[in-house]
Amino acid sequence: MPLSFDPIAEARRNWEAHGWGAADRMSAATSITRAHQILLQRIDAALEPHGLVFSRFEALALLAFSRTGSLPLGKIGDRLQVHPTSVTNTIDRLEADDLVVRVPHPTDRRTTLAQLTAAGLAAAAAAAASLADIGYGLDGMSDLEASRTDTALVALRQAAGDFPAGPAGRTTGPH
Amino acid sequence: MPLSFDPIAEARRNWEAHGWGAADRMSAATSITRAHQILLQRIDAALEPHGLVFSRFEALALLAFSRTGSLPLGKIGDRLQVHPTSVTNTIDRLEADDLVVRVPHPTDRRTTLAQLTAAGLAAAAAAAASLADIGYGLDGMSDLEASRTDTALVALRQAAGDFPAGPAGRTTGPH
DNA sequence: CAAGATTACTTGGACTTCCTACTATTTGCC
DNA sequence: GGCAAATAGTAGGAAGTCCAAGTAATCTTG
Repeated sequence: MPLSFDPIAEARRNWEAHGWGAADRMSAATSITRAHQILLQRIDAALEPHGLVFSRFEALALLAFSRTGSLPLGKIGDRLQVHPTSVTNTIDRLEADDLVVRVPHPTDRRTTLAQLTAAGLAAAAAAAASLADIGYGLDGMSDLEASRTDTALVALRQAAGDFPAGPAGRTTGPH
Repeated sequence: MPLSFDPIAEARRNWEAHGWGAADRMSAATSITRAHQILLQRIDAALEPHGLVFSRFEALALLAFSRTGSLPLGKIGDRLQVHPTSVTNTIDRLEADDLVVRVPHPTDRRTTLAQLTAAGLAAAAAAAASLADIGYGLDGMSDLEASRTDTALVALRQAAGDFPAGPAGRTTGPH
């Protein structure tokens, strides 16, 4: 049974009425949490026919963009900003589906590379098309709203230490 | 080891270079996902001294705002937009910490009420103060950015069916 | 060049969330 | 009244995430 009112707006009213403070920020934080939940649900539904979930798709995409179709597991974790154990889990599943294979690093025997297979590359491209079809789950938001949100969140991510505060728009990627 | 560049901006470049489409929306969706992760980490860290996590705090807050300090479990799930089994789990933990107690509904024997205890009310208020202190994890964002994000996400939540498309700003809460 | 620190990855466990299925109760309708 | 359908909550199980700890390899430094 869906609600007949916006629960977050209602929470904000209560916050103010009880003098709990920072009601606007509470509202924004809660909205982001809920938005994430909606997005994940929509995205995973779109990826389900491909046998993927978002985290596995992200790993495949990263590999597809790399020069050799392979990356050390640690680098995948850095880029995706997830814990090393999550990478192990993600690659385990992709490997079980023959979308990647683990291969030893040629010179550093500590390091394991995840190497994209032909099936993995095909799955990544097909899944990306499905995600583009659903607008990455952002249905309901205009292009302007999406872009404003994106821009506003750059400040948050930067403050969290995701990347240094280089001159705007001039941060260079990996060479 | 932090990255020296914005991984999402880098992903967008790759998306465009590979013709994968909807790069702007991919960027926005990924930013929201990452923002959620940052927020949850900061918020849970602030709640840790209170023995709470965000989901448990949300349930306490809801009870604190209710007239009687008690609500049916199902209503809590509706408001927080989480699965009934998650509510069971959340209330289990709160009850184990003596922050709420389960009491039978006076007239409907199917229904169980979660009733806030004195300790639960105190914990909710103290935790809310801690969260206000850290600006609900939004450090790095200006008030304007936070409010813009909030506004933009209303459209997404509404399109997802969280609440009906009433006249803007005039949706009424529970009476 | 050897001992200690660092780095890379994995294992095991805790926690949260959801899904499916189940019991108990209430409601709707012939 | 009485039976089917809907509603409320819980149990069991799968998946994902993280943390702590452990193994193996490499780097650093005296």
